[in-house]
Amino acid sequence: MNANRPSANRPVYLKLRDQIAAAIIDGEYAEGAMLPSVRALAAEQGANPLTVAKAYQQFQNDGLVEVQRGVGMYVVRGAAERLRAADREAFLREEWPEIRARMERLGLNPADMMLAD
Amino acid sequence: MNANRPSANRPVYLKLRDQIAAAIIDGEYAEGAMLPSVRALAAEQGANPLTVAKAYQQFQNDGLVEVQRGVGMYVVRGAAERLRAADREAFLREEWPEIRARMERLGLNPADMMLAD
DNA sequence: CGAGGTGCATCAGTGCCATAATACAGCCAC
DNA sequence: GTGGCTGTATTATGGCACTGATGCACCTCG
Repeated sequence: MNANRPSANRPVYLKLRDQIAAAIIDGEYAEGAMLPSVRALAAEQGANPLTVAKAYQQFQNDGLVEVQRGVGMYVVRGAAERLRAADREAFLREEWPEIRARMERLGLNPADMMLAD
Repeated sequence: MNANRPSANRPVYLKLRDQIAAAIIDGEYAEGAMLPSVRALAAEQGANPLTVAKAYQQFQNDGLVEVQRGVGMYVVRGAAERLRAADREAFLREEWPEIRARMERLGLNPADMMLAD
């Protein structure tokens, strides 16, 4: 039955990207600290170094990490808060409307569910 | 910036499937009524008849629609409620935990947001 | 300088998705 | 029966995203 799983079968590089973003927001990858090397993270996650690099890519484009070629990638100051703010804005604008519509269709109430567990 | 859009770039046949499921749940495709033919819906949606057929496929497997070969496909009795129940269960089990975790990470509160707009 | 770590570019392979063109099988109204 | 509508099967093709392997450029440290 069923099948509505937008989050399932997600490309690896996107999963990694989300995971890294979460780690930055949570301070697990502290500001100023060096991110795991592409090879290291690849080995740890059982992925390809290129896939990890692809996951890192966008953080570079957005200026959230600083690349020191031949050395490593470092989390810039303010990255966590900037990332959280951007993600929150994007979530509210692009995901939440659909999620809320879907819940209403299914007869669910977000307010109740926060209290549920 | 950003990129967390699991729902973006979704295969057409899955979009159609979701759209059809929503129509059934909402009663837009009433129980006992005939679904649009694969060719008709394909033309309307600007898709390929095969792609539409692929979208219809799972509803047949799940016994939510009855196929009368040479005639058309009909929504079976109780399909809406069964579909809603299955989707709800799947949503709560597979999607909601991630969504809630994500919202908490972003500092959002579902309960507040239902009242917001 | 040399070894070992970094990120990065290039090429190739793979699989899923979507489309297309037919053709077939079943049902109905006329 | 005929024409026109249904769903379905077959085959082929193109595109695209993801993944993989290799090699290169760069930096640090001893």
